[in-house]
Amino acid sequence: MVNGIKPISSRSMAERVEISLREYFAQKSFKPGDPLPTELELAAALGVSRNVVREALSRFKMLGIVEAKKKSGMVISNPDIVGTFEKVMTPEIMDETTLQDLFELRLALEMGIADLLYIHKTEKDLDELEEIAAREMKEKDNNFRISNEIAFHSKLYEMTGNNTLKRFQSLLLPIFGYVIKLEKKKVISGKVTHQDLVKILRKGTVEDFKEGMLSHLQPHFDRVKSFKK
Amino acid sequence: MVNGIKPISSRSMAERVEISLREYFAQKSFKPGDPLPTELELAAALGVSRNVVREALSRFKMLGIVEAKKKSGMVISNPDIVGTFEKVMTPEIMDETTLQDLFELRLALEMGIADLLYIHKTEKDLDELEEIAAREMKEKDNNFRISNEIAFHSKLYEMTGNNTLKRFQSLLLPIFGYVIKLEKKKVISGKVTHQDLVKILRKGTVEDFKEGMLSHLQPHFDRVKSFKK
DNA sequence: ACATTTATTATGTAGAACATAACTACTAAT
DNA sequence: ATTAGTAGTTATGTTCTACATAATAAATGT
Repeated sequence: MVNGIKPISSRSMAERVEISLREYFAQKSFKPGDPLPTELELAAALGVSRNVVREALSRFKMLGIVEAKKKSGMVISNPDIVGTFEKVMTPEIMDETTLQDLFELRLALEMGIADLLYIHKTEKDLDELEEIAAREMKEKDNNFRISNEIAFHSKLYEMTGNNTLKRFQSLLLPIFGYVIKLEKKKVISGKVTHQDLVKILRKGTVEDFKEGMLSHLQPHFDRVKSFKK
Repeated sequence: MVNGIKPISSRSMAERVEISLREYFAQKSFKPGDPLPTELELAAALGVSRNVVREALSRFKMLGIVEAKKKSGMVISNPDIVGTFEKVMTPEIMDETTLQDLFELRLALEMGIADLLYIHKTEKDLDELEEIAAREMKEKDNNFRISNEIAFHSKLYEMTGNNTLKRFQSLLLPIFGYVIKLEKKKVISGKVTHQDLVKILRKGTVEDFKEGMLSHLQPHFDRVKSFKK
C-alpha cells in the first residue's frame, strides 16, 4: 500500500462548487431576499465554466434555497424542509435498515405528541376525531379501513397545530405501509381502539393517553423488540 | 380578479425534466444498482438539450438517488435521507414558524423515545450516561455545560440503537439552540436533572421515566403553551 | 495464454451563441 | 407635462459543439 498519497478530490466540479457556495452563503450570512452574484461572476470567481455553476445552482433551486428571476438575478429564499424530505422519501430504493429506523422514528413521534395534543386539543377537534373513529367501525372493506386508520392518526397530528409535524408524518406513512408489507403481516391493532383513544383524550389525563397509545401501538413495539440485535 | 386563467408552467426545463425522471424511475420501479439510459438518450427522449438533462441529473446526484461513473454510465442508488435533510437545515434562512415547529417536533421526539430506550438500554450505556451527567455537575464554564447538555441527550438517542434517529436529532440541535437564542432566554432546566433521569432509567419504570423527562423539559413545554394561538 | 496497446463509450468540463423576460431610459404624440 | 410606446440592456434559460477523461472492451503481438 502506498502511503502519503491523497485520493484527490474525486468529487465533480459541480459538487465542489455546491460546497463552496454553501460556505459562501454561510460566511456572508445571507438572508432570504438577499441577491446573489450573477452566474458569470460566480463562474469567474470560482474559475469554472458557467455550466458547472448552473449545475450547482440547480441543486440549490431544487432545495428552494435559491430562486432565480430573469434580469433581476438570483436571490436567497427560505427552503421548504418537508418538501425536500419528500424528494428523497422513496421507500422503493431505500435500504431496509433506514426503513426500520424510520418506522421506529414514527412510533416515537406517535408516542411523543401526547403532551402537544393536550396543549392544543379543542372540542371541535375531538368531535371530528370521534367521527373518524366511528366511521371506521361501520366499514367492512379493508382498503377503506386502512385509509380510515391513516385518517385517524393524521388527524391527531393535525390537532397538534404543528403543520411541519403533520406534513412530516404524512411522509412517513408510506414507510409504515411499506415495512408492514415487507413482512407480509396483517395490520394488527392493539387492545385499545381508536374510539377508546378519543374517550381518553376527552376525559382522561395525559398519562392515561400515553398508556392508551402505547397499548394501541403495542403490536408494533413488539415487532421492534423482536428485531433487537 | 380574472378567473380560469392558468399560470402557465413557469417551471424551468430542468425542473420539468426532474419531475419526468422521477415519474420514470417510479414507473420502471428502479432499484439501487439498476442502470439508467445515457444522458444523450434521455435528452433525445425528452426532447431537450443534454445540458438541461444534466442539470436535472445533478439534482438527483445531490440527493444520492443517482450515481455516475465514467464509461459505465449512471445507476440508481439508495439516498442518504438524513444527509439530504442536513443540506436544507439552515436555521439562518428558515422562517420562524418552521423553526418553532421543528422545536416542538424535537420535544415530541424527546418524549417519544422513552419506550425505545427501555427496549434497548444496556448496563454499559447507563454507565456512560451516568458519567456524562456526573461530568456536567463539576463544570462551571457555561459553554461546557451546554456541550454537556447536548452530549447527554445525544447519548439518549444513541441508546435507542437507531442511527437514523440519532443523526436526525443531531440535525435538530442547531434549531434548538437557535430558537433559544431568538428569545434571548437562558437555558432553564426543569426540576428533574440529568442525574435524576439516569437513576430513573436504572431503577424506575417507563412511566416514571416519561414523567421525569416531561418534568425535565417542562420549561420548554411552558414556552410552547405560551405561544398557543 | 498473457501482457500491451488501441479503440470505444459515456460522463465531465468548457465556451460560444442565441432566446427570453424584465427592467431602464429614451422618444414622440396628444 | 404626462403618457404611451419603443428601443436598449441585462441576467437567466436553453442549445450546440468540442474536447478531456476514465473505464471498459477489443485487438494485437510476443
